[in-house]
Amino acid sequence: MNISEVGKLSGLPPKTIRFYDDIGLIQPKRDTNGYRIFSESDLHRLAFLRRARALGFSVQECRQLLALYHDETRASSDVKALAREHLARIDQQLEELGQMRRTLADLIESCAGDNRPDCPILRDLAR
Amino acid sequence: MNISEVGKLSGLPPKTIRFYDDIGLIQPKRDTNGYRIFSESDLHRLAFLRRARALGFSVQECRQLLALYHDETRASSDVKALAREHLARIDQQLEELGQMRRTLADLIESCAGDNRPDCPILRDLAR
DNA sequence: ATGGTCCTTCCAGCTTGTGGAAGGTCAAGG
DNA sequence: CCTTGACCTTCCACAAGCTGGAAGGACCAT
Repeated sequence: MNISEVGKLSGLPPKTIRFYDDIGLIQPKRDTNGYRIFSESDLHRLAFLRRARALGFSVQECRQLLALYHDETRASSDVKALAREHLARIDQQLEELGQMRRTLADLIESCAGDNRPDCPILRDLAR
Repeated sequence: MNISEVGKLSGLPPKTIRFYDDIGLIQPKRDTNGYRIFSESDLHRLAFLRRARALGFSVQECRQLLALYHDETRASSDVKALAREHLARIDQQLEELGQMRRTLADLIESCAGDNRPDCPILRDLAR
């Protein structure tokens, strides 16, 4: 398979696939003309990557997940630990974002939003 | 005031303050020796920036907020509109992050996390 | 004079791609 | 056989928002 075909099948743009190749997440073979040739296994890895990235795992974590995936002697506890760390980070982000949201919503609530210059939002920022 | 002092007072590291200078968010005067000299007004802007950034406003939005802040003829509706757009973006992020969290938590839940290699998390990613 | 702590600029890197330019390759149609 | 268009390649630059480090002055106390 060529890059655009595997792109369609994996749901990743060719640019991203080349990038994943550059950083060693995949190692497709090369044709005599220099074109990348993708096997079913490469496609599989790319689809795996797309889903892991969609869950918010970092590229480094994806690397580890792929390694675990290909390690027949893995312990599921290792995978679970990785996922738990990631979940903790997501929870922290949710926390921070939620705090921002509350503050911001309060400020918006208190602002008249009319033609006058007086604004509690700016007043708070300049506090 | 020198950069380290204004750094302490504003809560921003000197590196960040230099960066804000580079991108034109502040324009401190210069001493004959080339050192930046910060006025009360510069400090004020920096503190404003720190709080706006803490609320998640982008640097570009901070620029607009500062412009509005210094514009005596502003309408509070302009500030409110800016804040509302930002709130919408935060809500979208919360939505996406929440979806990730649910999926990830389900997967973690379903994984035994023992010595065996069998793992629903990997199975889902490889689906 | 020396040492330690400031200050300056500039360059590089982080993360995860995206956009574009320059140039080689391939397949189809005239 | 030649041209055209759609591929493919590499490389460079940019995005946000800093952060770290190196090299070189400046200032202050001893």
